[in-house]
Amino acid sequence: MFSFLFFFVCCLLLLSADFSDARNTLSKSNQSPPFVSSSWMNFLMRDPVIQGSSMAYHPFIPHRGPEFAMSAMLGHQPPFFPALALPHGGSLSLPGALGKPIMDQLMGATETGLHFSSLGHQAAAAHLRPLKTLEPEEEVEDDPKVHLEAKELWELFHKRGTEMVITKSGRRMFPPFKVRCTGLDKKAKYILLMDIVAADDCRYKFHNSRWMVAGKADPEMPKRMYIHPDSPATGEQWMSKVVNFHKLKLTNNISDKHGFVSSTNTILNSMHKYQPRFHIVRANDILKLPYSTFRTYVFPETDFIAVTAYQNDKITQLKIDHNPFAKGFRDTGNGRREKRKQLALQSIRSYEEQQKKENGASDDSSGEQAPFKCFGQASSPAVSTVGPPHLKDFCDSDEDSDDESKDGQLKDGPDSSKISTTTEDGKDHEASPVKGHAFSNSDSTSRSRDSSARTEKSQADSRQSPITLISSTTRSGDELKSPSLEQPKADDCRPISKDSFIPLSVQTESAHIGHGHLHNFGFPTGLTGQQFFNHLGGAHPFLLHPSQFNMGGAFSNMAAGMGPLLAAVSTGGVSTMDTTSMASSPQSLTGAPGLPFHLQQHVLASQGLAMSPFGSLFPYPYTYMAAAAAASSAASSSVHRHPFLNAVRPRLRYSPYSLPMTVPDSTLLTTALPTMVGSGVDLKGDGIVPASPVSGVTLDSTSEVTSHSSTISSGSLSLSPKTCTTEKDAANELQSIQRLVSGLDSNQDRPRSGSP
DNA sequence: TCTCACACCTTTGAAGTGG
DNA sequence: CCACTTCAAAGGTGTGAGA
Repeated sequence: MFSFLFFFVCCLLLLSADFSDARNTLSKSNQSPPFVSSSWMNFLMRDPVIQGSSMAYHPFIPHRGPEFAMSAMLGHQPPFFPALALPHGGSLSLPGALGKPIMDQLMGATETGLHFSSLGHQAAAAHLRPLKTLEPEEEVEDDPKVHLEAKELWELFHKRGTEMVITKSGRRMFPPFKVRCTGLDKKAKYILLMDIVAADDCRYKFHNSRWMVAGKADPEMPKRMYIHPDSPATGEQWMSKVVNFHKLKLTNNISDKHGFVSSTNTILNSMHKYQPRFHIVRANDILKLPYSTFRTYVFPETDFIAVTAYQNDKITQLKIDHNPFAKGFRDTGNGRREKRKQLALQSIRSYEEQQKKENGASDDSSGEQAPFKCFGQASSPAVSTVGPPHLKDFCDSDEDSDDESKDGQLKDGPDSSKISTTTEDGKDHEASPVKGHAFSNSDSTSRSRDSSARTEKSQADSRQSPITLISSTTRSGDELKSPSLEQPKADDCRPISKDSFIPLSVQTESAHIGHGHLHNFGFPTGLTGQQFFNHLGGAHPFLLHPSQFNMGGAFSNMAAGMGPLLAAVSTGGVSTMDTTSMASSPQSLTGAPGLPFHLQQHVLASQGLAMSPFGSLFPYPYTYMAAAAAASSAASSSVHRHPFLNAVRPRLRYSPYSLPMTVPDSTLLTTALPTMVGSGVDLKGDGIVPASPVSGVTLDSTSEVTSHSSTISSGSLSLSPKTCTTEKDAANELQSIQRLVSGLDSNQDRPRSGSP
């Protein structure tokens, strides 16, 4: 009890400061705090204990929360709360759960009033369901498809080395992350987000013109979801334009002068590999994010290695050639680069002339052409004027659809043709893709259509169809098997990348699962972002985002309980460099052999599959398992040792927020997990599907697509928030979950098969 | 490997101008 | 009023020196 009090005192002290800072952030960004705060207050005030804390009145917790206090207290590296970058600036950090292990250590189980029983923080969080119930909305089935814009540029980028510069003040992504959405319900509102997660747990170095693994990854930086400023908007609006995330910045600076990161900044570790992810959430209010189903899309070609300074000249040149802001460095033009080159040319010429004089009559052409051979590729006016439509088109600096007209401007720019590819490979690939693609801005729609068509040819639109997705996912994975890491010249590695790069739609599609006999695999560091939101979706405002939890070994057990939280532990030894080996790794997805580590993870997580922190799949959100796991797991690094890890765990459901319920009426948790069941044929009866990969298929997109409230009534397991009202229900639910969790070790399938 | 100042560039929005 | 132009400030770039 004492520890409990001590803990909260510390929390209060720290939070009081953090909140003020958060407010500042919000005010600076003109974000209206009440907009979000009221909702989260509901969350927080739901419980008397929480209500009593400052948290209830300060929903906007910057980047550090109670965990920080706790870890600081215990002398550990501060973990961070997940944070949401709100539209138009500002940030919303969602206090994560303290985690059962921590709670167990510092707090009494249920005596906290938070019901942090052995069920762990998930249950407790579920208990903190919002007061405000969500009205089920009439929804039209949607089938979101996402097409990556500037695909060619991305692929080229990927081939050349995948370096992305990050700076202390924040650097924009280049190539810009832009997508075009289709298949949305025109009238429904959607929130589009993106985040960047660690692709593996390795640190890299650029050696001998290659990216090589240089060791284990540094502790994960606090991550945040970046909500597109236009969110929420109707499907029609989203589909009418290119969704551009150019405002997102990458930084390696944890805090600014005020101690907090800009709301648009995503913190990355230099020399680490990352994978951007795109999320579509059907919700008409940001407040409903926590209850909504996330559809996550991953474009393998968009992964990159964060650097503070370019290591690979190819990338530098690529960016100079295609980024309007770097125009001054282009070989053709009036920029410095040109001047430098001209100087160089002059010197060369003078040298040539000197040589001529010395050697007497030498061939005339040498004097003129030699320099160009060395420097000139791009600086040659001839080259520049003849170039094909420039990839620059892809990097219109701003508003996508809005400023698509600007693309033309860029395209027509004097240097538009300057594909001063400094490398042969660049020449070949830089121009051709564009040529073939050469779409006008006004034709953006058809552009994506064409692209889609192309893709469909080979993949039957798998990238966009949740059902066919599986194959696409696997395929992509296969292609990714050979990452560019050690092969700067990745052309060979991704021979069919252009057509095969399909967004990995990670919807709650059972197909994925069914396809991938997901068993044991290391949990990735960063790919848990989806999980993060799963928590949210589960209305578990106090769940920690895995990637934000960096603790020392002393907290090993805690870490284990926190699951994917530990970056160092997460991968379970999966080598990211050698994806091939990954495939064969015991931890890899057997069902998705070629799928890269991070993608495998991603697929699972985004699909709503519960991935345990220990690398196995669970029928319910991993957070549940985390609690149980924590109890049984002693070492943080024991991901492999964990019983769940080695056990082939059948997948039960695919909704991120679905919960295995032995008690049909359980409400509390299901409240938080509105989506689940949707289709629930399988779920209805048992509450959980017996996990066969195949059976999982039945769950499919339906449940997922229906997202939050729509499915509420469809399954006995998933109840409408409205129905969750009584404490008794909550208690029952908790108990059922507890029973479930406690029985997992002995009978993992029980939850699914064991239906009341 | 990182940070910083720098020059160069684009973008943005306010102010001015003319119809 | 509206559309257009001009202009300055803000901000996005890579570079290179220095730590």
